[in-house]
Parts: sequence; C-alpha cells; structure tokens
Amino acid sequence: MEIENSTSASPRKWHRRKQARPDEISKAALIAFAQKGYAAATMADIAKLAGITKGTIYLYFKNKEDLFNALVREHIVDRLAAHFSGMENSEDVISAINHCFDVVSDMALTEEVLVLGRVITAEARNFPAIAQFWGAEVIDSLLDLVTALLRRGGAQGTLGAVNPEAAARLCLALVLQELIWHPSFNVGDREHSDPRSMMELQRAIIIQGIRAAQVFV
Amino acid sequence: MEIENSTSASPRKWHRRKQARPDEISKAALIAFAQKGYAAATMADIAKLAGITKGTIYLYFKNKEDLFNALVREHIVDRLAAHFSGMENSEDVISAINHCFDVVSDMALTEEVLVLGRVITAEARNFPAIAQFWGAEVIDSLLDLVTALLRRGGAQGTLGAVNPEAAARLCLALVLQELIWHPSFNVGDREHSDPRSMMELQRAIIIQGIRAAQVFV
Amino acid sequence: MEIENSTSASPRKWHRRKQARPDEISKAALIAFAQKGYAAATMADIAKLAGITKGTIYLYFKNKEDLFNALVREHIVDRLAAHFSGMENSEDVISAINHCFDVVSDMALTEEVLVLGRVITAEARNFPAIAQFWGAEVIDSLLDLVTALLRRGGAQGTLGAVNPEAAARLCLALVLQELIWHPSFNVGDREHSDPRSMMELQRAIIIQGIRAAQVFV
Amino acid sequence: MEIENSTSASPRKWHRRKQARPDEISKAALIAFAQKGYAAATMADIAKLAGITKGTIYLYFKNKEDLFNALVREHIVDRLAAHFSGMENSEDVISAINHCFDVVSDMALTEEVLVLGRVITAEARNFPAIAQFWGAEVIDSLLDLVTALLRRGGAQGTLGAVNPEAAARLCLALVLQELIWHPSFNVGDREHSDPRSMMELQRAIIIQGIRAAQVFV
DNA sequence: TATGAATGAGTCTTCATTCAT
DNA sequence: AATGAATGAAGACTCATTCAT
Repeated sequence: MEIENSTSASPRKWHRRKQARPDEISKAALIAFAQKGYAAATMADIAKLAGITKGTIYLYFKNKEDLFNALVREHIVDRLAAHFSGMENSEDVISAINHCFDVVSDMALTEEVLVLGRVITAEARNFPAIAQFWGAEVIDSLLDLVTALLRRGGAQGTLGAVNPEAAARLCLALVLQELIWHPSFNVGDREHSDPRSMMELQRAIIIQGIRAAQVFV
Repeated sequence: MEIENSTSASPRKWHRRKQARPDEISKAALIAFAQKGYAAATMADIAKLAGITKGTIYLYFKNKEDLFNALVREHIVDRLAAHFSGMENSEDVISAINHCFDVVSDMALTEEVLVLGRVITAEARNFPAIAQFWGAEVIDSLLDLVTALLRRGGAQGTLGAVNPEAAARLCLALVLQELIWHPSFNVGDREHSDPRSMMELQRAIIIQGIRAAQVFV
Repeated sequence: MEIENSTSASPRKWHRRKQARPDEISKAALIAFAQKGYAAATMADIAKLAGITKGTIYLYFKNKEDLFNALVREHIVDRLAAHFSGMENSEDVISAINHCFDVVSDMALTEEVLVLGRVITAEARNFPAIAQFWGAEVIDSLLDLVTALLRRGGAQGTLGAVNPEAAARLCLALVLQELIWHPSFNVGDREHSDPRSMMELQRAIIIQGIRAAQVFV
Repeated sequence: MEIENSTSASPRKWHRRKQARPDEISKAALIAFAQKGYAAATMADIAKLAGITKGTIYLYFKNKEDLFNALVREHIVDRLAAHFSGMENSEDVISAINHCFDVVSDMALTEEVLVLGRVITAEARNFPAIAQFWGAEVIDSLLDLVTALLRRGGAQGTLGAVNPEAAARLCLALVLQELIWHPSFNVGDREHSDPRSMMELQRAIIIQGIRAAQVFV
C-alpha cells in the first residue's frame, strides 16, 4: 500500500526485462488509479510509479484505456470466470450461497478489485465500453447467479419466501459497501476493525432475515 | 441587458437574478458532474448548461473545487443537519430505525445526492477536504446514529443481539447500493423496477434478520 | 515575405480583436507552411508568427487540418470560383484560352497559391480529404475547362488538331512549374528574371504549337 | 541466426548480406517515403518494410536525413551524371533535344525519381543541403543544357527564335507535371491513360511551337 | 454584473535515436 | 551484425483561470 518508487537505485539507464515490465506497469497503474481516479491519474504518474518513462508504457499498452481494460480483465474478469461454474445448479442452496459469499468477498476484499470497482463505479459514464462490460459481466452475472439460488431455495422451502431479486441485490450491496468504504474515508478514527469478520456478521444477518422471511414475492 | 420577461409587469423583475444566478450555476454544475464526473466535466459544459459564459461562474465561485464544495454543502451537509436531531435518544428503537431509513433513503434517492456521492466516492482522493467531510459528517454520523439505536435495541431486548456496528453498516450498505447502481449500469434487462419498493423489501429482510439474531458481539 | 513577429511591442497581455484574429492566424499559418511544409510546421510556430499562444488558434480553427483547409478555401477555391463562369461556352476560343492563362497565372503567381499548391502537391497523400478537394475542385475543373475549349477550337478549325487533353495538361504544367520553382530552389544564382514575362513567352510557344499542330487525336 | 536458404548449398551464403543490407534498407525507405512523405514516414515503417528492426538502420545510416540523402545520391545524382556528357556540344540540335527528353522522361517516369522529387519539392526547406543540391545539380544543370541547345538551334536557324530560357523551362515543366500528377490526385475519372504517350504528344506541341516561333528574345 | 478573448500549464501520444546485450 | 527495450523531446490539443472591456 505504500508507494514504492522502484527507480531508487537504478544503476543503469534501463534494464532489459520484457517479462517483468507489463506487470510493473499495471501495478503502478493500479496505484495511480487508486490515488486519483481514472481521469486524474496521468501517464506520467504511472510511469513514475513504475520507475520508467512515459514512452515505455506505450510499448506494452496501446493507450490509457487499454491499460485500464487490461487491469479489469486481469483482476476481475478472469478471476470471476474461474470461480463460478455450474454453481447455479447446486441443490444445497444455503451452502451454495455461502460459497458465493466466500468467493466474492475474497475477491472484493482484494485491493485490486476494490480500486477498480470504485473507479468504474464513478467514471463509467465516460467510458461506455468499460461500463458495459462491467455491468454485464460482473454485476449482472453475479446478480443472476444469486437470484437463481434464492429462487430455488424459496421453491424448496429451504429459504423464506423473499423477493429473490431484492435479496440478491442486498447480498451484493454487502460487498459493494466494501468497495466504497475500504480505504477512502477512514480519515477519522473509524477504521473497520476487520472487514472480513464484519462481513461475516452481516452475512449472518441477511441469511437469518431471508430464512425467517414472511415477505412475499 | 435582459429583455423584460413578458409574463408579468413587475418592474425591475430581474433583480431576482442576483439571487438566482448562483443557483442556476450550481444546478448546471450538478448536471454536468452527473453526466461526466468531476474531472471530465468542464467549466464550459457548466456555463453552457447554465446559459451563461465561463467567466460569470467565477463571479460566484472561486474555482471548480469551490463550486463542487458548494454543491456538497447545499445538498448534503445542510439537509442532513436538518433531519437528525435528538433522534439517537428515541426510546422506540424500531420506529426510530425505520424513520432513519425513511429519511436516508429519501435523501439517497434524490438525484443530487446520488450524483455527489458517486463523484466523491471516486475522486475523493483528489479533494481531501471533501473526503474528510463526507467521511466524518455523512458516513460516520449516520453510522454512529444507527449503531447507537441498535445498541439500545439490543440492551432493551427489542432487537436481537447483533453486533451493532456490523448491522449499522449493513443498513447503510442498503442505501449505498442505490448510489452505485442507479443509472450507470442498467445495460441488460436489469432495470430496477422501483428503487423505493425494492429498498423496502430489503429493509424488511434486514430488520427481520436483526430481530431473529443469535449472532453475538 | 519577411516574417514579421507581431508580438514585438505588445503592451498588454492580450487585446480584444475578434475580427482581426482569424486573418492574422491564417497569414501566420501560410508563412509557417511555406517555410516547413504542412507536417513539419507546428501550431507553436504558427502561434509565434501570429504573436499569440497556441491555445488561441483553437478559438478560431478546429484543428490543424481545419486551418489548412481554410487557407485553401480562402486563397484558391473561392478565387477560382469567382473567375470562371460560363467561360467554356465562349466562341472565341483563342481569346478564351488566353483569358484562362491570364487568370490562372495571376493566381498562380500569388505567393499564397504557390505555397498551398506546393504543400498539397507534396503531402496530399497524408491528408486524403485535402487531396480529394484539391484534385476535384482545382485540377479537374481547370483541366475540364481548357480541354473543352481546345476541343471546340479543334472542331472550329481555329486550332490545330491536337489531343485536347494532352494540350490542356501542357497548359497547366506551365503553371505548375511556377509552383515548384518559385522560391524554393533559387539558392544558386538562377533567379527567374521575371516569372510573368517568362510565362508569356512560354504561352506563346504553346499556342503556336497548338495552332500548327499536325498531331491528331 | 538465419536458417540456411534451402535452394542452394553454397556455404556461408549469407555473407552476401553484408552488401545487401543497406540496399534493402534504402529500397524500403523509398517505399516508405513514397507512401507518406519524409516527415510522416517513420523509422519503424522503414524497418518493417525492410524486415529488420529500427536499430539496424543506424548501423548503416547516421540518421533519417542521412538515409534520405543517400537515396537522392543513389537515384538522382549518380544517374544524371552518367547520362549527360558532351551533349551540349552536339550539332544536331533537334535530335539532341529529343534525346534529352527521352533521357529525362525515362528518369522522371521512374518511380524513384518521382518520389524523391516530390518529397524534395515539398519538404526541401527542411533540408537546405538537399534543396541546394537539387536546385543546382538537377534543375540548373538540365536547364543549362537545354538552354544551350536551344540557343544554338536558334543561331543555326534550325529552330525558331524563341527565348531559349523560357523554352527550356517549358520543356522541364513537361517533366515536372509528371512528378506532380503521377499518383496523387487521380480522384475523378481523370487518369492519365498513358503517361509516356501523353508526354510525347506534348513534346510534339512544344517542338512545333519552337520551330514556328516568331517570338523574339 | 457579465462577457469572451486570451492564456499557458498540462495531457496523451509519437518517434528518432541510443545502447546493453 | 543485429536486436529491441528504453528514452525524452516534441507535438496536437484541452481547459481552468484571468482580465480588459
């Protein structure tokens, strides 16, 4: 979380490392976007953080947007895809939902996802392609998955008769708050003791609420 | 310089302008920030929306940041202060919490608050003063209020023994999702039927969950 | 022909002159393009020559290409359009052609036309829109006009039976040489005594040649 | 580093490379300059066309300008020198002039010369040395040659009494149009049927005109 | 009070050139 | 001899801000 300027002791003007560069750059970009947002982070900021010059970035990424997209793909799309497969057919609804929570909160508590989510949330309107992708691939697919599970649970009688869509979005909201609260506004003394355990407490409340629900669709 | 408004004969009607001008500007600014975010919205955009020229904005606001600050003050700070007073001492915890929800969701479903919240969330780091304010005055004060209520409810036995902080944050999360989801990502068929009724469904789940809670601090 | 830097004694940071600016800028642009060509002339060059800053140019012209197009329109298209009207129907072919020569050589000996022609000739490939415009509006329309006259002259027997297209292009070539030779390469002692009288001598040769022609279509 | 060419068994065949490399590069450069002009053609373009990397170019040419100079030297300077020798003393003026036309139009219709001529014409000001050379060695020497021939023809009575300089430049203009018109602006239906035959038609007109000339110096 | 012409620092991006390997 | 990663100095264009009017 500390910005580590890797130029510090560069003995040579440059150093051959085709392999490492793109990673260094995307790491730097993530930090820069986290600190300033997409629009306000400059290529110069990113380069400085990566310990290189602006021009070098363009050897590996077509432009700023491409660099941002690469981050989204690397940290979100690919990871999400890896985790969810065939889960919506699971019969044990409660444990499937719990698994869902586990996976998503593992991801959402990742610094990378938090940062990207925050940036996208705020600046998506300026980058329709990214917004579209995030909306469809991330939000909708999660929502669909959880909604399907809740509906099945309701049908089975395992869960109360909640409106599945409302409940699904409540689950996601639980994750999203992290995105908003995580490291931005703990300027005062409020510092969330432990995000993970807090999430678990909240999850319990929701599951409890769903189980006991008298709320009809 | 203005041709007199033909609807009425009130003499020197345009003196009203002096007061109206800053309001027109901040209305325009809100729209511009909503459409493009803070960084991407230009003073020219704002001026155009307000039907004036760039220079005029600087007669009423020191600079872009000042203009944004004014919006935050007008739409969030002042309104919040008006609504919550002496509420944390209320004895009827459940209805106090419900009132809380009502007030906050009234606010959060306001276009103005949504916009500002979103922008702050994303670009707060570029405006430490605003971030500080938003964190302390908005987030923390709400959190403190709800936490206090929940704690009293737990002590009274009116509510289950939830961790009051976790539950409080869950309540806020419910509101925050609105901020994030409102009009950005409805790309697919997901289009929140009715934000307010959805919120009520969710609120019911949470209250249910809290009531039934066996989750100990 | 001397580059006159109009900033010399600017007593104020800037000066209101909406009317004069665009002209000053296009004058400066013409000089810059003449000195360096389209690609190599920078907006900073142009601004400096105009005694203003880069940003100001963009108040009057959308971008570099727009600025160049404006020059072409102003100095070539509009002028050409003004001169030729109904000429291709003239019965006195010889004098029509002579008039043609007069008009075109008046224009072609203008510093502005020479510069623009030269730049377009060389860099048109990189700016297809400009090339298209110049090709169709300037070259083709002249060629068509002269060809028509020559054809009629041949039919009348007033002129020899030359291939009208070849001859038309020869006439234009006469003009084009000016474009290439005018002030670029007189680095040595060759300095065309007087372009206009030289052109007249050449025109006489061509007309002579056409009159006496045995060359059949 | 090269896999041996399978067509022959000649040992160490690639030693040929040492000589071939610069030629490959200049061929590539010519294509690149032809397509984009001097300024817009990049070293990367050239390298790609040559099938090598940018760095390699600098083993053979000091820089971009040097590479361009080499092209001019190779295609224009050397060839010109080879063709014209002792011709200005020829007694049969008409056929000498015709020979002149042949040689020059052979050269001018060469893709290489067209390209270089066009580039020089446009961007000469950025390369004073080249402009100087082109002006003195190419233009002036041709002009001098033709002028001398025409003057002698006039003195002999073989040709009419034209102004020899004007006529000489008219001859060159005929060639120059090719340089300008060749592949840039054939936008409409104008597409020079056959440049060579067109040139011959035009040449006939000029010679006709010179022969019949009553135009006195 | 309002204008709008002008500024100039700053942004993304390109590209000739260098140089360790 | 050849590579190709890296540089850094531009270049076109934008925009918050100023200020004479």
